[in-house]
Formats: sequence, C-alpha cells, structure tokens
Amino acid sequence: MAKKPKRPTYAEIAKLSGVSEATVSRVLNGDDKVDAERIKAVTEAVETLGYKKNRAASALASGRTGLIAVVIDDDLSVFQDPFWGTITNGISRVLMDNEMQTILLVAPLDKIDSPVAHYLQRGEVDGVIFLQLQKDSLIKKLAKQNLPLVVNGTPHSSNPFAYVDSDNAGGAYSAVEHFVKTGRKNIAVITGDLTNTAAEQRLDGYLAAVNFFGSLESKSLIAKGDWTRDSGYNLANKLMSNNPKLDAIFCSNDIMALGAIAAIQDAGKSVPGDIAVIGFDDSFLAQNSHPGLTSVRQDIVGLGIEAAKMILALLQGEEVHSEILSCELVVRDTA
Amino acid sequence: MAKKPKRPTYAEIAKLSGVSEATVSRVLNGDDKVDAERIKAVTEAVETLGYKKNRAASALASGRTGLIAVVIDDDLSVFQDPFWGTITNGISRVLMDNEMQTILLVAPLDKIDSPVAHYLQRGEVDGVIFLQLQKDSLIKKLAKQNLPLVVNGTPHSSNPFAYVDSDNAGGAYSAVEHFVKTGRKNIAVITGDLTNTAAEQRLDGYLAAVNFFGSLESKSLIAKGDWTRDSGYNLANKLMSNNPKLDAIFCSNDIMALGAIAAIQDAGKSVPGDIAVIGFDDSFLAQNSHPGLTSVRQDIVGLGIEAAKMILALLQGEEVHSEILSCELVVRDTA
DNA sequence: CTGTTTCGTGAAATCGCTTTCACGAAACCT
DNA sequence: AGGTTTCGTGAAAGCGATTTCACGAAACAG
Repeated sequence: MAKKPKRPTYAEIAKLSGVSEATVSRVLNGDDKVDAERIKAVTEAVETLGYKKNRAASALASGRTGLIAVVIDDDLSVFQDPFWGTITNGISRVLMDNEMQTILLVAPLDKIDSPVAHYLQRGEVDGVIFLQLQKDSLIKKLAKQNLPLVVNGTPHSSNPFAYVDSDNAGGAYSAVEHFVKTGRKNIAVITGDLTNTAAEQRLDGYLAAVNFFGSLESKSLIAKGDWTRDSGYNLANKLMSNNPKLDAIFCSNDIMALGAIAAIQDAGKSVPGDIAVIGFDDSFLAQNSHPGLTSVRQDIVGLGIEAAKMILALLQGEEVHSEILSCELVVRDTA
Repeated sequence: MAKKPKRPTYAEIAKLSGVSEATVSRVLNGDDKVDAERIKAVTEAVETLGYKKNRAASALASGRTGLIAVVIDDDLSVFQDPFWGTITNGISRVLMDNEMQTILLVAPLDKIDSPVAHYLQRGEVDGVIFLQLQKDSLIKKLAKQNLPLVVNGTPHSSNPFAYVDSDNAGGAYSAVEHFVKTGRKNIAVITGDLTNTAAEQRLDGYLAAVNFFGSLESKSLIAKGDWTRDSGYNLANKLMSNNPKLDAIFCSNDIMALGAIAAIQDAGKSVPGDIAVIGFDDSFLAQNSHPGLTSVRQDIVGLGIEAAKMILALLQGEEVHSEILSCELVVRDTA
C-alpha cells in the first residue's frame, strides 16, 4: 500500500530548468508561445527526472480526466462473443498511445437513468465509445450534453453522432459475387435478425449483387433468420425444399452458416459440391470448422482503432465523419 | 466540451448539514467515530443534493486512484479468444459495484520496462489483475513494491502472490470418470502445450483418474499437443494407429477435440460410437459443433468475480488466499 | 519619438477532497 | 477531586497540476 518513491513534480522541473511552474505546464501541454530555449530546458529536465504527469492532479485542475469509457451493453451475448474483446483491444491501443485510459463499463443500458448513465453524465470521462448499441435514447441525451461520443455499428435513425461500422453491404455483395463467378445460379440468403442494422445491410448487399448479376429467380430465396444455429439449420432445409435447384446460400453470420451446412449434409447433399455456403464474420468458428467455412471478414481491430481516433479528434474539437471499413472475403472450402 | 451544470461539493453539503467539511469527508469515507446525528444529517444532505464524489480530487488528496488495471498480454491469442472478454466482464461488475473503475491495458509484457510496466509502477492504479500471465519477472517486481495484485491462472513457481484458477485437474478427472462410467476402456489424452500450467494440470487430472480407475494400459495413450486443431487431428490419427482398441479421447481444449473428431471420422470411425471425445472449455466452438461436443466448462465469469474480490480484499489490507473454482462437465453428443 | 499592441512570463489562485493537528468535552483512572 | 486518556470535531494545510491575471519588454503604429 505504501508507495515510498516520491515522484517528481512541477516544482522540481521548474527549479532544474530555471523557469516557472506555469511555463512548465505550458511546455508540457504543447502551448506554442514559449521561448525555444525554455522549451528545451524543460524538456531536458523532464527527461532527466523521468517525470510523468500525475493524472489526478491534472484532472482536478483541468477538468479533463483523460478517460474514455467503452460501454458494452451486457444484455447482449457478451459472453462468449469475441467481437467486443477484439474491438476493445483496438481502442485501447490507440488511446494508450495518446496517453488516455480506456475504462470499461459493462452494464445494461436499457434504462436512461441506470448507474452507468449517471456516471457518464457526471463528466467522469472525456468521451464515450458505445459498442453494440441498442437504444438511442441515452446516447441522444449524452450527445446533447456535448459529451464526445462514437458509436460502433450503424444507428437506426439519422443521428447527429459519428459512428464506425463495417461495410456489411459490401461484404455481402462480394460473397454473392464469388458465388456468381464460381458458376452458382440459385443463390439464397439467410438473414440475421432484421431489426439489427447490420443484418439489414447484409441483406441489402445480397439484393444489390443479385440484382446486378441478374440471377434472382425467386423471392423464396430470402429466408429471415435470427443469428442462431438453429435458424440456419431450419431455414436451409426450408430453402432446399422450396428450391430444388438451390446451389448457394449466403448466411449473415458464421453460426447460421454452420447450421445450414449441417442441414445440407443431413439432407444427403454435399458442400460445396451441391450447395456452396458463405458465412459472415470469419469468426473462430469459421476458422476451425471442417470443412473450412468461406466467410466475410470484418476488420474488427480496425473498427476499434477508428473509433478511438474519432474520439480523439472530437476531443480536439475537430469535425469527424463516420467511417465504413471494408470487408474481405476469406475463401476456404465451402464456396 | 462545456459541462455547465456545476456539481455540488463538500462545501454545500457542509453548509446544508451544519457540519464541517472534515466531517463530511469522514462520513463519506465510512469513518465510524462520528456522531450518529451528524451522519444522518450528512447522509440526507448528500441525498438531496444528489452528490457524487469527484474522483480526481479524491485521488489527488488521498493518493488512491480508485482504478484497478486489468492487464492482458497481447502476445497471446487475444484476438478471437472470448476468454478474456468474459473474465473482464466478471471483474468489471464487481469493481463497479464497489465504486472502482476497471482500466484496460493491452500490451506485450515481455520487457520488464515496457510502457505498461512503468505505468503500473508509477502508482496510477490501486491494484492490478493479470490475465494470461507469461513471465513472472514483472509481477515479482510489482509485488515487491506492495502493489496489490492478483493473477489469473496458476503461476509456475510458488510465488508470494494470490491467484485464481479453474480446477483444471478436477475437470479432467471428471471427463475421464465419465468415460469410465459409460464403459470406455482405452482412454487417451491429447494435452495442450505442457509449458503451460493449465495444460499440465489437465494432464495430471487425467493421470489421476486413469490410475484411480485402473485402466491405463499403455503409455502410448498420452499424446502431447499444442492446443491447435491440427495437433488434435494428427495426434488422434497417431493414437488410433498405435492403439487399435482406443475408444475414448480426452482433449485439453475444444479445438483439438474438433480436430480429433475430424480425424476419427476421416478414418471411417464414428463418434461417439467407436470413439468418444471430450473437450475442455465448453467454448462457443463446443456449443455450436455438430455433433455437440461434450466438454468441461470453466466458470470464467466466476474467475473474474473472484479476482476482483481478492483485489478489493487486498486493498483492505486483508489476507487473501488463492481460489480454485470447480469445473463442470457438460455432456452433449460426443461422449 | 511617443503611444498602443502584442507577447512571453511568473505569481498566485484554484480545482475538490483528505488528513493532520489542536482543542474542548467527556470519560477514565488512582 | 485532580489528573490523565479518550473522543469527536473543525480549522487549515496540503495533494500536483492548470489557468487567470498582470506586468515588463518588445514590436508596432502614427
């Protein structure tokens, strides 16, 4: 509990470099209107003393905490989902490189006056990054308070805040394109839960590609799933019985794809011989399935990195625009 | 950027409740030697004003930051591994309930003088929880500085710091026990990378059970893997060819189990008909495999919760002892 | 060559809470 | 009863940065 080694303070730096504490502060905070000589003196003193700012003191005096909250709605399947760990990793790196700290809030955000909501409104953090946002209400409120915030995932409404997201539509498009190029004619889709914008966008991408390549023969090729393995299994069966000529299925996530593959095999058909399958996410599941699942990969770490950069820009008072990161098709055995 | 609504301070509480600021502080920090009347008055004032402590000021004055660092070594397969996200979730909840913040450090810890190492030594956090610890050197150094710390996973050497871990041996034991009870006679094991204590313990559990039930017929039933799917696949093949009577394989993780199942099936045998398989972790992989993989489940959130509780206890100056959480066999189709 | 700006700088106040210290009152001794 | 301990309390001194303010010097204007 005892931390003997007292750290140097502005007082020491000031003495060593022969300037006032005010000037030390100016140098350390990048105020440009300081004599070059003095900047050098201070910089050297900081160096020799191994000085590091005391965050608490700095926060108290300036009102800026140096903390960015990463909020995860734990109503969702946070458990077992590597997505948020990965994105948080990306966020954390960027922030750390900028002397900011990432603090983690895991809590249900349904109520606008949850403890977390209050915490955020209290100015304990300089900015917020929301992962897996559900309800907009809290976010809108915080935005109104001028708290810099960035959302991961495309919001439903056209909100005034910036977001980062993967190019879900583009990813889906490239999956369908791959099917077409490998000679598939009857390409179906199993969607995710369509109340979710990502699911919606993936469907849109599918539709765009199918229209472009002119091979959509039937409405019955669209099956509305809910992200679960079971829905993949059941809907694949339904698609097969409704469309005897079916030769490809694009699934909005990997789990449904695995379910679909199981259904196809159980029906005595082969993958990709009879029916090709492509998933989405290139998750651990896809990487370790057998046969290897062809899947659309998102740059999840990249999403985190962009989100963090956006928050930093917002803190600088800069204008930021939302970012869409492209996806990449990872071809394995199933298509 | 502007946060207009000025928050109440001790000054207001003191005025409203008719005591000094010193007493307000005493009440808010649980000092018991305060008159009951005054405690009540302060408590009410806090209530009506909706007061919340300013963490920065508190930290500056007390030297305690209210921050616990969760350190993740990103040399490991942080990406795609849901383990650490889950455990961090458990940690975060407990800490938040205790008005502490969880800050996340993702960085390689190989060098003892990495930025993260310095950061931790600087007293910017009140305690540290290490996940997936590799090298002990940094930890030993921090422990020497009396920085409260808890490690996840059993350390190699008998160190003076507390840790939390799953009962790896017990979990492995119960897997073998299940094999025996379901009539299996020739039970093999595919280990993880044995430089890892978890892999070692799982092997120990296997050996203990096999000795106890008296069915270890050959040394050739132990195959040393490295956690990867490929090692599972290849070693399962080797085990099968060396032991024609083989009827069960315990794998030290789920991925190797899936590899083993693939090998068994490719060899024209059935699971669990000819050979039963049990994995370890009850990961997403196990939950979504087909056939469903029987696996040993760890209470990962529980590990986080215990780790957080231990840190809190350490901060109180209490003695803590390491915790071993039991595992549970989740029976599905493969055994 | 004065009068006004601009500029860099240091002194000092400030942020909000914690903690030491001293003091009077109450409680405990012989 | 006098003397010593406790006990609860408030005044005030920090904690270590940031920021306002005022001032002298230098640069500019006329």
